[in-house]
Amino acid sequence: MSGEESATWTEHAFDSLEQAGYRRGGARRAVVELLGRQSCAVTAIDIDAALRAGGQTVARASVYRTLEQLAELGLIQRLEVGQGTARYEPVNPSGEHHHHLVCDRCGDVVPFEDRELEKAIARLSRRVAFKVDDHEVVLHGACGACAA
Amino acid sequence: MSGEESATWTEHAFDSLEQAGYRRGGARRAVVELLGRQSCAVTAIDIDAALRAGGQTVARASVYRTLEQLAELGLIQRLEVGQGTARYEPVNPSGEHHHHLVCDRCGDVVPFEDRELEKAIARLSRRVAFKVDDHEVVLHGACGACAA
DNA sequence: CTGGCAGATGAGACTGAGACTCATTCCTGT
DNA sequence: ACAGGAATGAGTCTCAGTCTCATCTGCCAG
Repeated sequence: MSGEESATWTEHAFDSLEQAGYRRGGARRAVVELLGRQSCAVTAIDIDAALRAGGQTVARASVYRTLEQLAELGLIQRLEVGQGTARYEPVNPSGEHHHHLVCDRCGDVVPFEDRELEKAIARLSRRVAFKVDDHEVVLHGACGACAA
Repeated sequence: MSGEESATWTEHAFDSLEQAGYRRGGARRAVVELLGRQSCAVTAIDIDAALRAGGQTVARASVYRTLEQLAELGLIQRLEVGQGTARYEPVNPSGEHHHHLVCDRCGDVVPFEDRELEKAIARLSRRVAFKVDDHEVVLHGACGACAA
């Protein structure tokens, strides 16, 4: 199931890029395909390293350029969880999304979902003097292993 | 009223530092006093610049060291709002705290409070397999001026 | 099919936040 | 007042992320 979803996101991303007028090129394709295989947030460095490990060398500039374009089209979300480096993750076209628990000791990042939280944020977003189009929630603490 | 609260935080911070075994020194005092005068999140660079502008030159290393110690004691919260640089703000001893709206166009950062959101997070924190001791919510979008 | 151009890419230099080092200075308890 | 250790400053170093520019390539016109 999750494999199917990833494939869908990848195709959806290629479609959106094409509609936005972008040409096809090896570097962007490699980055998009790699992102499609991720289930949670990865850093630009992770992407660069993974591609390199897989034998495809993509210039860092191309990785960042692609991430910027994908974020612009709303295909990925950029987030910072307090470790100094930005992370990116595919945005599910269905609208379903999650947030993150971060272990401040080992640096582990774990996703979670909560409907009640989403509702509270949605209601709040309507009330403020801001046109809110995205949000990010990060819970800091100690993961099971580190807290023990 | 808010002036009183700031003074309280500053004193509280000095007390906590002393109890934690830290000695008194000019650099740390300058940083704590400056933080006590802030109402919302500032960057380490802001602090350095403000102190420099005020005639007190404090080495960047001292600024970062102090921020780290204060964060360790729970006197300030470190947060990242998606601009690549960390921000810090005093934690009100009363427990009252706020989150942030960030304008992705002009970079403006505005605080907000919401009891319902806090409750949702508190409930959620009890349910997850993590010892949650802090949280951060960032709403991204366009501020009134930029959205117009 | 082919030439040419606009967009895509790669390699490397550059920037800036933040971490690290270590010699010097300054508290603090005795 | 003094010794020992913590605090500080100045500078260096690292590394994520940005920028530049020369080269390459997908894509369309002819």
